[in-house]
Amino acid sequence: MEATKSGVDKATRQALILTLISEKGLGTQQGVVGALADKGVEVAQATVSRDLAELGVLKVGSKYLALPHDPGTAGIEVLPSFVVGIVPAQNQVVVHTRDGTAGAVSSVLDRVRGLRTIGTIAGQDTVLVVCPGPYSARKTAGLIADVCRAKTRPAGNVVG
Amino acid sequence: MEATKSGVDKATRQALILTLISEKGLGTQQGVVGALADKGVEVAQATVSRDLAELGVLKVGSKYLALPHDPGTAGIEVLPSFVVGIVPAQNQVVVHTRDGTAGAVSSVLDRVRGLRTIGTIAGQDTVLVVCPGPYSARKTAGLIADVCRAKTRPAGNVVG
DNA sequence: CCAGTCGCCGGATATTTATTCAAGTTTCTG
DNA sequence: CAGAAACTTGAATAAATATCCGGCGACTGG
Repeated sequence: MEATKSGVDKATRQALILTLISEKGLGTQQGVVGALADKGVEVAQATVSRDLAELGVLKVGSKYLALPHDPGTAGIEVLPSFVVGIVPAQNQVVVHTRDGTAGAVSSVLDRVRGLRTIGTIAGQDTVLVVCPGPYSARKTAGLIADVCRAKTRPAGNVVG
Repeated sequence: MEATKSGVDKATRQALILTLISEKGLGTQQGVVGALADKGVEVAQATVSRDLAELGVLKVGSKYLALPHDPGTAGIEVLPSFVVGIVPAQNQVVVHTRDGTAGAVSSVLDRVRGLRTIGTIAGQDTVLVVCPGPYSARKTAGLIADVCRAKTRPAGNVVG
């Protein structure tokens, strides 16, 4: 069950897509097709459409955001609705949220893979995110900020 | 500042759009254009695109959902990520949520207009929604279920 | 009254994404 | 092994939505 035509199987391709999306700032399925081609993986836009839907990748403004989360749970796409402010400090990130939603926000952050966090603590309207170091703290803050900057939309429309 | 061409000003039209979306099960901008036309309001799809974006109407699966919420706060679009189960009983609706997210869910339900609710009480993973009567309870449960049935997406792309 | 601005709109078009259809493969079953 | 059933994919196409551009009426300061 591999090497259909372009040499990689579906799982590998989808993993590669996630990587490419994070590295380059891809924002369209055509762009993904191109980036894949550069890596020697040739697929059609239709396939990318299906892949993104299966991966649950979202679009923030006009960029894809590859931060997969545990399936069946909430992902970062809910953050814009709850997060009010984000302040990185040392190796921490202080996230201010709407009242009562801090618990939910921290629970979401815990489940999003790709974030370099050690742990989170939730109060009533504040979440403290502890990261390994200043760099990862800033990076994390930046990502959350990106997500909150614009409305997000699911890529794909997997209903079943 | 009114009656540009079709006889109604922008605000009136947008309000009408909200009504039409709830009444009929509109799912495309063309459909909205048509429904408006039936009411004697003639506008272009481009205008509807802008209106929906400004109104913050969402799309659930292939239907628009007109449940406006207080601007600047979370709307029902976050519910699919948090809600696990919905059970109407008498004049109440018991909503089971992921652990720690009940507070957020109840806070969202409180702010969504168009829901006939008297109040909500949140535990750790359960929200009790109290409605005026059995009918409104079932209706509310149905709406929440609809929202959770499929992934939602923002209509429009208001970034600024 | 006139010129400049501003918000709103329609028509046309571009952009982006989803889906349909028909293969090519693999897997399972009897 | 033959045949059926299930996946996966690409090409083409449809569908849906966003945007560009030009115009128009209202309003404002001079």
